[in-house]
Amino acid sequence: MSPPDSTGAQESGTPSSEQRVPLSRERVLATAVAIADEHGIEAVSMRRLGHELGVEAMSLYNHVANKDALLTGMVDVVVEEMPPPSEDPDWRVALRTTMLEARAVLMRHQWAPRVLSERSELTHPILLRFDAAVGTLLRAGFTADQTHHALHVLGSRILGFTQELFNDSEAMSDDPDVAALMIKQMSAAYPNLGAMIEVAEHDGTSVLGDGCDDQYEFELALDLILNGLERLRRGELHVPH
Amino acid sequence: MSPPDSTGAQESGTPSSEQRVPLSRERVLATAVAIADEHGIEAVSMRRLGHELGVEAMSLYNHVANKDALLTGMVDVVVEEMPPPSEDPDWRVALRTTMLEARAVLMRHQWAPRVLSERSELTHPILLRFDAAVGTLLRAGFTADQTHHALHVLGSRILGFTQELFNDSEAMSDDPDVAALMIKQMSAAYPNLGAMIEVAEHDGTSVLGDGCDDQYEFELALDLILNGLERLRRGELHVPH
DNA sequence: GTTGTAAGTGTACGATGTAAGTGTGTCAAG
DNA sequence: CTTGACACACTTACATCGTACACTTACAAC
Repeated sequence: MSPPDSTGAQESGTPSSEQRVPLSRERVLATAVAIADEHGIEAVSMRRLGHELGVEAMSLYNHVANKDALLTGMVDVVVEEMPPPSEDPDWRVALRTTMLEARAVLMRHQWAPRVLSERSELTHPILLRFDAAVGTLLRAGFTADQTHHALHVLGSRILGFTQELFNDSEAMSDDPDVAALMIKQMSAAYPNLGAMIEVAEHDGTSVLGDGCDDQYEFELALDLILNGLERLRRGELHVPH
Repeated sequence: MSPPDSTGAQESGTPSSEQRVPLSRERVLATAVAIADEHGIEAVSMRRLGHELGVEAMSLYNHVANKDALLTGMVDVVVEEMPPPSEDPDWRVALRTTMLEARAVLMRHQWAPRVLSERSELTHPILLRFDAAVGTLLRAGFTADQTHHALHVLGSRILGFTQELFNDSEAMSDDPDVAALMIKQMSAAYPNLGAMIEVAEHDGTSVLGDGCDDQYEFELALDLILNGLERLRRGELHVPH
């Protein structure tokens, strides 16, 4: 029989049949990721995470060293969701698909890029992905030096994201009149930005609001860089000055 | 005469001649920047900032709305330290020097990139710099669309930084024997990374430790991208698939 | 049984941002 | 000079956070 007391609250129903799932590092991390996905990374506090697991906050410390370890663990969970790196013989295709697949995963965890970029922890799953990219480049004929440079140019794209300095521009109104006024004001203060936006709005390729197809921008930038790297490999890269 | 009481502690000497400099938004921001420069951004708390100014924490709220506003204000201080954007007739030279000058300023405030990338606030000084870059591109013959793409490709480089996913690798030991062992272990777990590092270490172009010339990497990546954009402008950009 | 260990609980502390209310100095209007 | 208003600094207080520390409990090995 189940003991009458001390069986704490569970996070959701079926209190009798489900005996009380023991805590584990995996369950802690998975729940933390779920909270972050649903309510944002700032909602992930030890107390709340414990509550969600039907457990006191301090119990979590039996499974993660501290909050920092929790966060890097969460990132690892995300990185390990990514499909294994492509082994396409064409190095550009291989890197391209790998990064786009990584990106697709990151899109499901919008807190992840921020957390990832705040701590450069270089955990095992992350190093595995870097190793794969390096292998692809070396096999393609890049020298060790060029490969190193390539890593710098690709940057965080290797893990599927770019830090957008102007991403969530929800500033744009839905009302077209209000939007037009905003563009007017923008043009007054920043004539060049205004010019760019006006043309884009006119063409339907909106730059503000929900416009600005991030996926396309990511791919275009990626291709531009991959092409540049190919020219670097061939020794064709000429720089001004 | 100076009143005997209620003249609180000053942050440093000359208590009689210096009457008590009144607080101001500028002084608050400047002191906050100084603390961050010296002790890191996490040392900037309202209490500590107040203490540094010889004032209680709550007094700061008469000059900044809240901590978030303080941080964006600090970023603006840094951005306004940057020299005005270059107006070189060659668009590549113009963008290149502007970004390198921006980078030089950011190097003096290593907390700034992180803070900048955490909040995409688009304040006035930031928009000014974007406007200048857009102007350079439009004048060079880029279409509005291409200019928009260029902004995405350049990303945070426009403000002088790239988020390094593997920047402060202080992991490398000074002891060459220990370093060699580390590389051995690295090679075992990550053969491709190991191969790249071994060659680089052998050539003297260290990738770990204090090696990895960030300035050179920044410039190379910048030039690669600028060249790619030039090809985009000329319609020469071919992408695989 | 005893005992050792792993894991959950409870309490408590220091740090943080900041809401709300209380002086107090300066200065213009009377 | 008095008076009132206002800007600005001070004080107190609170909620929330991570987590140190001491404790209880459950269970397996002997």
